[in-house]
Amino acid sequence: MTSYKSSLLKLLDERGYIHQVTDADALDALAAKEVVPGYIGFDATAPSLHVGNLVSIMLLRRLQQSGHKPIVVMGGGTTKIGDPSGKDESRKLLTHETIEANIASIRRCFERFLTFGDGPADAIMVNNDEWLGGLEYIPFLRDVGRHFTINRMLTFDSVKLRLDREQPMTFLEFNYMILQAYDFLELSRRAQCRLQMGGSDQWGNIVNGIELTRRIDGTEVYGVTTPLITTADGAKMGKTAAGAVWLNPDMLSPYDYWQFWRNAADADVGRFLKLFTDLPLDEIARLEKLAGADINQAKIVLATEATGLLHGGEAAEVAAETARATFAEGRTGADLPTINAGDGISVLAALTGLGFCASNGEAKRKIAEGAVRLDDVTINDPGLILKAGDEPLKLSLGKKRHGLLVK
RNA sequence: GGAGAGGUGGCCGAGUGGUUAAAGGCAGCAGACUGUAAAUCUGCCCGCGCAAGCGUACGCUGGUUCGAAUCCAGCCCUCUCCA
Repeated sequence: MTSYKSSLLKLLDERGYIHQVTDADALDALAAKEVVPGYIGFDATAPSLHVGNLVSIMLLRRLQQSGHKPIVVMGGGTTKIGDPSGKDESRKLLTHETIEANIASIRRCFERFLTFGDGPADAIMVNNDEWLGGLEYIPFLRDVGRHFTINRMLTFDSVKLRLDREQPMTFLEFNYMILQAYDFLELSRRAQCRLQMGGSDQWGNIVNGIELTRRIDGTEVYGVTTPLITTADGAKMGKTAAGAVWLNPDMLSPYDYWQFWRNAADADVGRFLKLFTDLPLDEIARLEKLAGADINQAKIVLATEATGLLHGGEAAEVAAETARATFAEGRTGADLPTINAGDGISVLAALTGLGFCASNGEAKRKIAEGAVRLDDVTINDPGLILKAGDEPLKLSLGKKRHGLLVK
């Protein structure tokens, strides 16, 4: 079962991306024979993707690494509806302008991971609003709607869970899966796309697309889903002190991104190295064996490699060096967040300004708890005014968060 | 259209006139212990203010009352059953 012939499925399998495959043998044979264009859809609900999307991005990267063609589908059209999967409540509807702005902002991120162009295995990006936006209701219902039975739609998790929990689901959202399925049909026509990938929560949508494409065009297309990536303690991956782990550097600095990976749990290191770095498997096997405190070495490699993929090797090195200086030597590094102290700034303003605390009240509580240090000396006066000298002052909250006050 | 149930802080969920900024749990933050890990124990956990205090908050709008998340009226939304 795990003896795939194609480099694509071999690669995906040995690095832990595969949860389910629709017709593994046929897809394996196809991928061994020719270039397979494959797509993954991305939501445009925010101006940046986050680590939760990273498995999908890496999946497209692997696709390209094994010689196939990645298609990034931005959900400009489907985002107008909102994916009901995993949600108890409907999303707010976004305007067309917001969605377009989000897509523009997300686009850059992919260029780090994929090579775009016109070649056979070059990545392309499309927006499903291109075809969904112009659909006409009656023709669409006649051509596509008749292939869906309500009976079946009600059995899909995305619908069933919502109904079971007695949460409302509007007709608008109910249609999401149909449009999602239609995407696959459209892409198979436009780009000879034969494969859709996605998270395990997309299984139902993917299968719908496969069936629709077969029924209408008689084309065989395939689907692969990834396991839901959770941290070792069972939480959905992607939260830090600062909130969501965004991929855009203006929403989360490379240094904080590096820290996110550095703080991975021991048990996650091997899996994350396989999924989120390009390191060869034998190297990963070696790192994974490190035990006790030595596993920290593996975490540093993970952080630097993963940061390098997203922000470039140079930014990753700076982040790594800053971390080394700050944590290993108790000094400071260039990449720490900074705040301008001007003629003097209150500790509270500095803590909130650096993003360490959400409010002055929280900053005060942290000071009262003895969690705030200035150049490694605990401070306990919330009214303190800080003035930076020629040397920046180091302001720390807890063990992990450090910032610099500059003049 | 009719009848019931319901809408509480990031989430879940108590609370049916005052001592309720609102129990408890989860998530989060910090302290101790460590290895920037996990587990565990402890503290914190709406905003502003040095503080006394003030301002907001229990679907919305009004009302009753010295006093409302709690009572009343209207409205909005959801669920269930019936038509």
